[in-house]
Amino acid sequence: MDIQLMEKQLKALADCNRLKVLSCLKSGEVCVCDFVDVLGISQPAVSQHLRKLKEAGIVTERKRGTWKHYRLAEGLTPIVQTVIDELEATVTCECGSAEVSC
Amino acid sequence: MDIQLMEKQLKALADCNRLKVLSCLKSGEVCVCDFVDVLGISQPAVSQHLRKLKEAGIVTERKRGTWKHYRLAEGLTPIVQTVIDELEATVTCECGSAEVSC
DNA sequence: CTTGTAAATAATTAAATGCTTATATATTGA
DNA sequence: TCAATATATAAGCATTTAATTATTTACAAG
Repeated sequence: MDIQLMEKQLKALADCNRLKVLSCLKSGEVCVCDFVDVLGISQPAVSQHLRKLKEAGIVTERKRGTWKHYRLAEGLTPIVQTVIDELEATVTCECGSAEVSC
Repeated sequence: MDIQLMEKQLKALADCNRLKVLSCLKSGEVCVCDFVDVLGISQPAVSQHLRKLKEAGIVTERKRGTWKHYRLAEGLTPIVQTVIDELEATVTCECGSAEVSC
């Protein structure tokens, strides 16, 4: 595996908020606006995190009217897949009572 | 797996020079001074990279006279182990002709 | 004890990162 | 067409990171 790509993916993974994003995505597609509530950061911040994940080939987007849904990409690399496997689904995504303890 | 530890390990992994270090360590123990040559950075910079890897539980050290040898830690987490498995041994460590193309 | 060598630590600096607010783009619906 | 909503982009700022040089610590040999 190319060391450059590896570094890029690892940098994309090495952030608590982005790990929470991936944790949410384990259960399926999630809308951008939902992440704003779960992570407790601004909408632009969420957007930037998602872009970083997208550029690393970890997530893909699907436009659905005004909304945009993100999901895990197909054919993830072993490294990314392992990280996702290790992530617990502790951060529930569609409610405000999520235990966001990062 | 704890998301905090996961983030810490991923941050430790998400650097090209540290990935090269791990690539070297695949073949066994390596002395600090060898890394200086391979990576082409200063000795203190190497020392700081190794400390970061050590604090993340990825490497251990062994004092051998004036020298210090580093090796991969025992019982690596699945994430770290996967990264190491994916690393090719392209960076040979004990010579100056290594293809360090990062 | 003194000298030389290996490694770690300290201090500094430049670049990268992650957040914010403000603005732009795009789509929906009256 | 116009207003409202969802998302992305731009600009600015504080923090973190990774490098450097200088210094300190630890050990080995004379």
